Formats: sequence, C-alpha cells, structure tokens
Amino acid sequence: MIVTVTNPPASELPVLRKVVRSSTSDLIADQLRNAIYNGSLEPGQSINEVRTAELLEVSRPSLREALQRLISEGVMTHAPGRGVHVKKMRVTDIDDVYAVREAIESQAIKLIIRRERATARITRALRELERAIEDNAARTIGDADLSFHHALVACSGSARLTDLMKVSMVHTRLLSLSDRRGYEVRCDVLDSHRELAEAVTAGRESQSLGVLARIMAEAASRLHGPDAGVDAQVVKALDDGAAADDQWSRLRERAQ
Amino acid sequence: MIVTVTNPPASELPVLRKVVRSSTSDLIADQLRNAIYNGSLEPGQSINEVRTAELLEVSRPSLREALQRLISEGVMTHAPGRGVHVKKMRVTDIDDVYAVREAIESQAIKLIIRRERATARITRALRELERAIEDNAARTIGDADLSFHHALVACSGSARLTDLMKVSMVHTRLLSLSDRRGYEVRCDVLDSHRELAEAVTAGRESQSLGVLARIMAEAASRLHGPDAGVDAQVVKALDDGAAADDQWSRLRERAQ
DNA sequence: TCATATAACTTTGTCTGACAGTGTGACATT
DNA sequence: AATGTCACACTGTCAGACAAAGTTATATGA
Repeated sequence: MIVTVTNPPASELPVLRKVVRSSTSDLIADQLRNAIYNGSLEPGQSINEVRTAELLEVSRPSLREALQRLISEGVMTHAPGRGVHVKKMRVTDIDDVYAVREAIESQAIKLIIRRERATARITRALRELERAIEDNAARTIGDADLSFHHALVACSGSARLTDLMKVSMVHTRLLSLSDRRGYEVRCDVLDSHRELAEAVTAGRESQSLGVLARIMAEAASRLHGPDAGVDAQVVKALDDGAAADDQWSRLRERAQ
Repeated sequence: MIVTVTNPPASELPVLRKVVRSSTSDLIADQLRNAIYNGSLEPGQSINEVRTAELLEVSRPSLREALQRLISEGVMTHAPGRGVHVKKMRVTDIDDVYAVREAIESQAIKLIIRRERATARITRALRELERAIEDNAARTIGDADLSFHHALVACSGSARLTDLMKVSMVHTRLLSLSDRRGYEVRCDVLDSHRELAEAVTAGRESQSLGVLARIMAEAASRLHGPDAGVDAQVVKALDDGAAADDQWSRLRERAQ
C-alpha cells in the first residue's frame, strides 16, 4: 500500500493536537475566576472596569466580554448602573448550590457505574485529599475536597457535566467565602469520601448515591449551622493565609 | 407604633417589585437565543458581527458581549479568527445533553416530592401538551414538551436548576434542529408524560424517576435511531413551517 | 442639629472609528 | 495537482468619547 508523504492524514500524526488559541476575554475570565476561587477577590467586591482593565493591561471592551462570561456562570452579578460585583452568596443559595451539585454528581456516579468507566482518577484524588488532611490547612483541604468531586464527575466522561461541575466548584467556594466564619472543614471528610470512592469503584450504585447525599447534606448543614450567617457583611479571609497571588492582592487594594 | 410615611419598608408595598432593567447585551442575547430556539438561526450558521449589529441596531461591542454569554451557555461556539457560529450538535452530544437533563430533572423531582411543593404548574403544562398534540404540529408539540419539563423543574423552586433547565431546553432543541430528519416527535409522548405528572403529584419518587429515565432514554434513542445522523450537513426546517420572525428570517438570509 | 436639596465628581453603558492579524477564495505558477 | 501569491473580508483588540446613572460632598432650610 502506497501512502503519499505529503499531506498525511491526521491519523498518521497522532502527536499533533489541535492548536488551542484562547481569546483575551477567555484569559481574563480565567484569571478573574481563579482570583475568586483562591479568595483574592472577595464576595461582594466590585470590579472597577477602568482600573481592572489597566491592571490586566487589556481594553475595557475585552474585560467587559469576560465579565459577561462570569455573570452567566453565576460567579459575578450585575447591578444596572452600579457595575459588576463578585457574587455574594446568601442563605438561600446554600441549599440551591448543593442541590445542583447533588444533581450533577449523582448523575456522574450513575454514568460511571453503568458505563463501567475507569475510576483511577477518583482514587488518585482521594490520596491527594489524605495528604491535604495531614497538612491540616483548611484551604488545602478545601481544594482537595473540591478536586475529588471534580475528578468524580470527570470520570463520567460527560463534557457538559464536567463543565457544570467546574462552575459549581466556584459556587461552593463562594459559599464558604461568603460565610462570616470563614473557611472551615469537617474532620470526617476523609471517612465519607473514602466510603464514596470505594462504593463507586465497586459499582455499588445505591450506596454511592446515599453516601453522596449524606456528604452534600452535611456540607450544607455546616454552612447553615448555628450562628452561621452566610448573609454576613464581614467576610473572613482563608484561615491558612496562604499568600494570595501578588497581582490580585494589588487588585484587591486598588479596586477599593 | 409609628411608621414614617416616606420611604416605607418593602414589606408594606408587596405590589411593587424590583424593577428590572436589562442591559443591551442581555436583550441581544435573548433575541439570539430565541432565534435559535425557534429555528430562525440554523445550527452551524455563522454570525457576521457587523451585519448582525447593524440589523439589531446595536454596536459591535454590545453584540460581542451578548455572544460571550451565548458561548458560555454552549449555544454558540467560537472558532478563533473565524468568529462565532450557532452550535451544531454532533452524535456525541445526544447522550451528553440528555445526561444533563436527567441530572437536572431527577433532582427537581426529588426536591418537589421531599419538600412537598405545589405541582399545579405541571398539570397545567400537561394540559397544554394535550392541546398541542391535538393540533398535531410537530413544532407546537415540541414546544409544549419542553415547556412541560421546564415547569417540572420550576416547581422544584431551585433557581439554579431552573436556569440550567432553560439552557438545556435550547440544547435539546439544537439536537433536533441538527438532525437531518428535522423535527420529529414520538406519538407516545402524552402517555409517558401523563404518567410522570401523576407519579410526581402523587409523591411516588422512584416511579417518577423511572418514568423520567425512560422518557430521556427514548428521546435520545430516537435521535440516535437508524439513519439518524445528527452529524448531518443538511438541516431540515421545522415541519409546520410556522412563519419565523420577520427580522430573523431577514438575518438568516443576509448573514449568509 | 438634622434632613433635604444642589452641585461636583465618578463610573457605567454604549457608540464610533481604527487597525493589525487571520482566514478565504481567486488566480498564477511550477 | 499541488503550491505559492495576492486581494478582500472579517475578526480581535484597542483608544477615545459622551450621555446617563450613581455617589459623594457641600450648602441650604427647618
């Protein structure tokens, strides 16, 4: 069989991947989203368009495009005439966010089990969680916790569910950050998550769903808890005080 | 107790609602989304920024903001250097969209039953569906079908699930519109939906979830069906040929 | 002194115009 | 037939502008 050398079919060059070029507004949205996720931008904080655009060295239109993105993700809110603010979660948001997460993750579990998908990522994420708990830093544990749930959904192989999970992660983080008690974690995270990982890996559907429901309910009730008040005005920073990204600490100051 | 007359607390004037002022980009996004939903804008069609902006009598930046919105909703896609196109669903999208819908609607059902929420809207939507089936117009039936599922989720009272359902509706519509056979509906929609409505209203959780799963699976398999090919290049218009909005038929022509 | 009204300032919302970079199609060339 | 070249169209991004809306500060009157 003769194969021409010039212009070989894609299958012959499996090394080459589709080139990904992100637009400016994509990059801006990513930065802002990360800044929110890691606490550099606090809930309720307003985004000054000119200053932020200057800081990022982009034009105002590009920034505004990115903001639209974040607004439709529910990560920022738009107050007409008053601009864009980082979404500040209220008490009513707690159950709502966790309802969505239970929807996404339950479905992911069903898909994983029914389609018998590989669960290596989940066990790997569980090990990361174990390690984070040893370090005993709330922020690290929180990250590992969310990563675990992301891994769970990613295993399902559903692109859309995985995307939804990504924004739900930010929502969850915003819930904690909007809580006046700041960032907290339950001490029994590891047990329940290990149980979940094992049940999913073993293909025990109803048990998995049960454990998941329990995890969600407990997380929600922790936020609801006595004198919780996600509604609070004052917002505490993350308790391990990990140095926030330089750029964004600057932004936080300058953006008033 | 003395209450000042000026600036009365909101609770005293329950008639007054928060004024909603939509931004231009909001309105544009709505128009484009509707145009996609009712088939005026076909899957794969590209959006010429200058022409579309002229047509809507808005500036290019405002249009671009709206497009960002739609892109992040997964209703349009962005090809770098080549602009924005109406999302063209592929075979792999079928199961993905229905997986998300099952996730959302299952959770909605659970919430409705556990929180014992009113189900009037569902029965009302069912009656609309009955009426639409009598008319025997595929497009009307499709609308009523989706409205039913939207009503179901809205009943749950979860704002986020309801929002997600709204975009899932457009995704579902895009699935049908991307199918070369055009718009079709199963003849047994009514039976299954009536069964679902009754089960939910009666609070029978597992039965409801079962019926829902069946509805989703059947809808997906219809699209997968023999010689289906959502991947198809040619796209048939809606079969009842309801006159598409004047403005948008113009756009379709002019936007190439 | 407190509350309201006026003024000054800031910021948003939107538009116009501009221009380099990239994609596209026609045409010439090898 | 494949490649190279050119012109054109469109996108991606920016700077600047300005009215409208919000915000803060100042002045005025009870």
